[in-house]
Amino acid sequence: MTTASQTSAAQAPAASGGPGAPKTARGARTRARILKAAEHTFGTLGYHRAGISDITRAAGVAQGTFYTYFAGKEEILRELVRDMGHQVRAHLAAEILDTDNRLEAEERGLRAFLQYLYENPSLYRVLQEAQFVDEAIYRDYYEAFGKGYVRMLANATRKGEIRPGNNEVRVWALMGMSNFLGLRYALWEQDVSFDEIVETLSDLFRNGLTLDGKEKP
Amino acid sequence: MTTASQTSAAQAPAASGGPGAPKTARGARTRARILKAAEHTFGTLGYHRAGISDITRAAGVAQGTFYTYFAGKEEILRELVRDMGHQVRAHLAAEILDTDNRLEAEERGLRAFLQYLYENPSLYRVLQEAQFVDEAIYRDYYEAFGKGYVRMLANATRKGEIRPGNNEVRVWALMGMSNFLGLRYALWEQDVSFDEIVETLSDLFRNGLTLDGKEKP
DNA sequence: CTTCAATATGACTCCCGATTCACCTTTCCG
DNA sequence: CGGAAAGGTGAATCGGGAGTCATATTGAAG
Repeated sequence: MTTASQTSAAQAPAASGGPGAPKTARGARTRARILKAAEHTFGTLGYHRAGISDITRAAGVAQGTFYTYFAGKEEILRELVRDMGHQVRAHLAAEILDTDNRLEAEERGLRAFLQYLYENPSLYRVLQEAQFVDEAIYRDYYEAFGKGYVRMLANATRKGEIRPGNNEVRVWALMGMSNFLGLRYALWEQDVSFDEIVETLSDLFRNGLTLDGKEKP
Repeated sequence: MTTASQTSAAQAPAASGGPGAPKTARGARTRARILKAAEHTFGTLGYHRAGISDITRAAGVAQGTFYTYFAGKEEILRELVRDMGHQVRAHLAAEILDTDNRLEAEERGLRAFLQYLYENPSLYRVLQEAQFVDEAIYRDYYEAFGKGYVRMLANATRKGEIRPGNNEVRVWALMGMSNFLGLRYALWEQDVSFDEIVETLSDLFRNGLTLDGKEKP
């Protein structure tokens, strides 16, 4: 029999589900199916309109099965935000790996984000709606994202690629830009090419917005 | 009885309530009290957690009174978004009236927005949450806001105050910045002064982000 | 001082959906 | 094979909250 040696992990680590982490391959598969279905269902109907029954139907399991893997509706949302956040960050990090200056990284990062949002529209909805269900998880997401971003800007500052300045404030401004541009041009209407958007922002980064008052380094 | 009933109220004039606009001064006062109470209640508990009973209790009226002035919960949210949107826009417009160039207008506008959000935290929550209840009203808000903003940038371009470029894209980027900066520094934690935030953004507008690659007009 | 439309009341109804549970089915390992 | 743990089922429960309604109060016009 499965000895008690491994059951010591029963104290609900943040990363795994509440009731019981799957112990077989089948269980893991089912749990993953439910999570995927929740992503789609929340992304389409929104958190509140979506019922557990919608999720389980989409996953092709019975209602009760849901509670084998998740403590409840809020719990699966938290799990989802963690998962999705992890994915975007990994994706964007990979996209800007081989860039040799900050400007290029910003350009590629923005384009990759727009593209990712276009291909995974659920991300926006799940994340933004999570804010009103469990604010902490939302803050965690952006603080984690921001922390890495600030580090990159600090490196760029050290290398003399960008002007010295308050990088934390800059990062929140940059995240806000991406967010809104994504909502408007990747989710709502694709009436302006991503190239044009990136070019517009790139110009802002290189030259600012104003014509006069240029200051030489 | 009045002709307006349940289903036909769907296309009611945007400005007035569904069931029946108040016909006496007392009615107008009560309606206003309920609207104010809803702003506070939604702002504090959030749209979904807030019950009609929470709103009416805060307004000091009975549950049923709510339905004398509003067709339902969604309806009052819509009304609220319109009202609040109108207010912010009016407030910000007033704040940047006597500026003599775009940079100054951006600085003052950003500072005023941060201050307004700090003093009216409900605005953020009501507006952002409305997105998931009735997306159209949310889009309307930002498209109205954006339209005016684009017009101002177009004027500034004509006057040679800012670089030519895609002003619509810029506007969405700018609105996104303000939004995130407001969330982080006006609502979450006031650990950076509004002055420093404005100064950081002003520097971005004047000089861009990068050190090299400056381009003379 | 009447009268009536507008306004206000709050107990009640009614539905929806999250969660539970008693009972099957599958898998796995000695 | 046997049987026990893990996985799966779906009808039933149960609470909460939006919306209704019969009734009472207000106040202004006549």
